[in-house]
Amino acid sequence: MQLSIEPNNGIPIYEQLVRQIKYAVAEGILVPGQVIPSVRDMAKQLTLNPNTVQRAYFQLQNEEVLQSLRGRGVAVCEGAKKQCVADRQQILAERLAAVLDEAIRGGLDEDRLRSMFEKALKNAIRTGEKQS
Amino acid sequence: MQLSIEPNNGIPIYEQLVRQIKYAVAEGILVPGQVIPSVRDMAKQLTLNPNTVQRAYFQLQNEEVLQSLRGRGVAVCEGAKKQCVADRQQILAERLAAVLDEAIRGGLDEDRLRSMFEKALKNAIRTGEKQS
DNA sequence: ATCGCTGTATTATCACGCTATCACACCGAC
DNA sequence: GTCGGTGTGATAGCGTGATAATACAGCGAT
Repeated sequence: MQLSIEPNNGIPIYEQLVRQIKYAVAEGILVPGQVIPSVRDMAKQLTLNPNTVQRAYFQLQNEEVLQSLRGRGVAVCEGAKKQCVADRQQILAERLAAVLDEAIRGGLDEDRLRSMFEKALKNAIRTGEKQS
Repeated sequence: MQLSIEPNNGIPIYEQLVRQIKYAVAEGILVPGQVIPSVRDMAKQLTLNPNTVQRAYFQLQNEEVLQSLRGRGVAVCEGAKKQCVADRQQILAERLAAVLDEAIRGGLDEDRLRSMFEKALKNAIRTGEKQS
């Protein structure tokens, strides 16, 4: 389980954590019942403050993705995978829509956008494969 | 000249202003030499604080997109259009790349992304045409 | 029971984006 | 010169994301 956090990205760190854990559950990298790294471990791995991690875990508990086992750790909820797949789809669709809206309003035409998309997509796939 | 500012977007308001003014110059909506709305007028139009607008104008002066005519207003620099076209391209390409990177790392496959893109693109074009 | 791990809560501090005022300096029109 | 518009600068306050340090409570192994 490897998460990539980028500070000063506009997106709060705890929010990035929430998303990436959801993605991991959606992908099956984290399976229901599995105990994930503790607040302190995760904070140490990512060189974050434990409070920031705790905030992400707390939000994921509210959304019934994680459940806390006091004294033992935090585990993935049973029915979480379906919900996480849906969440991932919605989050990314919204982000994509926001960029395209800005581009269209900024005056870029459809063809130019399509070309940019293909180029960026290939690049993303390439770098994504390098990591794995 | 109609700008759409969205607070709580993650992107600072003054940064949104900078971008949209660049887009307007790139599109030819604002032409070199033209005097744009004053700090106070722009703030009133967008219901922002004059300081926030001034911050955006200040940054655009540093990037040689705007020049201030003290006592008279702020005008678009002569050579600004070419620069703004390039900036627009780069800004949007980066944002697009960021979304696609997150999507690929999150586990979405190429075809699904392409489908999301087409859907979001049509939607953006539709709402974009409604506005104009 | 004790120890070490866990989650949880509290408080303080800092940085930053934004707002709200106010004051000052410059330019053009009258 | 005066007045009204302009850009510019300074100060204070608020909300929030993030850090730091500390304390408390539950669970399991010993």
